[in-house]
Amino acid sequence: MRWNELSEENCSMARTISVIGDRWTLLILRDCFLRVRRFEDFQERLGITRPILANRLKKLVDEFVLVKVPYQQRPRRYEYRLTQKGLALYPIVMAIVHWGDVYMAGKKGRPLVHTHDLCGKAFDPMMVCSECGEQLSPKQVHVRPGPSAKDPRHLPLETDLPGPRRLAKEKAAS
Amino acid sequence: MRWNELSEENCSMARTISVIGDRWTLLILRDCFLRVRRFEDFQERLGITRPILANRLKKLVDEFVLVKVPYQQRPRRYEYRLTQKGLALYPIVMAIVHWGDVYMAGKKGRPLVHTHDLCGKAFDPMMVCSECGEQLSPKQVHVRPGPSAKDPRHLPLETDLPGPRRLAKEKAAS
DNA sequence: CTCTATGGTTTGAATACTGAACCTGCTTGG
DNA sequence: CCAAGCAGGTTCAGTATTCAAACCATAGAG
Repeated sequence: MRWNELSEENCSMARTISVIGDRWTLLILRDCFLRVRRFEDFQERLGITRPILANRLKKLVDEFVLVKVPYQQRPRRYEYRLTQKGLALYPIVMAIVHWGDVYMAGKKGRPLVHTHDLCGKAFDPMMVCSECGEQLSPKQVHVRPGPSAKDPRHLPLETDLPGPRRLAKEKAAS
Repeated sequence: MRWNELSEENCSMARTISVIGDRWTLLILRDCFLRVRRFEDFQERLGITRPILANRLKKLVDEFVLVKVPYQQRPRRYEYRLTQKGLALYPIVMAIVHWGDVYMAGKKGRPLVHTHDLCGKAFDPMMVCSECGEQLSPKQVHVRPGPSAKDPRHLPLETDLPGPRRLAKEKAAS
């Protein structure tokens, strides 16, 4: 499967991955949330090569995750800013950072601590159910086909049904 | 920056990306949460080539995200299962799926709907503060160096301070 | 008229991925 | 006994991506 095919899969995860599912893009987004906005700054901070940076920024702009905003005329220069669609990636970024804090930090502890303005405390991000507010765990979530469901292979997060192969085997066995 | 250097950065996001920050790995993880466990099944469902699949599974096992469990002797065959560390990737997976549901779904709506066992309702995942339970937004989160902080370039998610370059400019201007 | 700043593009060499075929260990059927 | 099949890989040649370094374009400053 190639990148362009990925974006056409009827799976939200595959489609998201077609936009942000590459090493450099994720690092660029980290810096965007850090208020980095200019080509030269991304380049220096990330140690990314210039052609790749140009390519990834263009893709993100094409996908409406970033916008190019001119910040001066003559010579015309642009900076890259997160759109609403881009800002909505925040939970993904926070989830990635948090997993790294918990599972990839060295003995000395995490590189940084987050504090929440509303309560003033150091916190961890937590994923909860929008309806009841309880913390989500993979075993307590089931999935059913949505309005555009088609290919049953791509129903992710099914937790109680055996996978397709095991089903077939069990059928054969009985 | 190469993959191996990535994992040595003192940034939780970079370290996480060194483990899961590639297209195929993310798709493999999607299928893991779907209870897919065998080489042949991954290969067929994902349309990934066999050498790459073998390579990615090995990496995930080396990182303790998956374990190889024998499910039969003679011939010895293994399946791949999520470890605790792997299961903890659930919020990342859910955040990615949800963003795709909201921003990448076609006109016909999302491919699937999640229901939560505890409350029985269809829900969306929501990221909240572990301390006060309020929904997190990038503007309300600040960051300070943690126990192992070193390189100020990699403090992500700083929202009120201008980036390093703008700081330098303003200093020069004043 | 040259130097610097910013935001790129071009170019070969190195690296990674793809597709197809092949290998291993074992079971099953004839 | 031999052939075929299954599961889980590995090998190999060709193609696509990425890297590093250099170059280009626009414009202001000295």
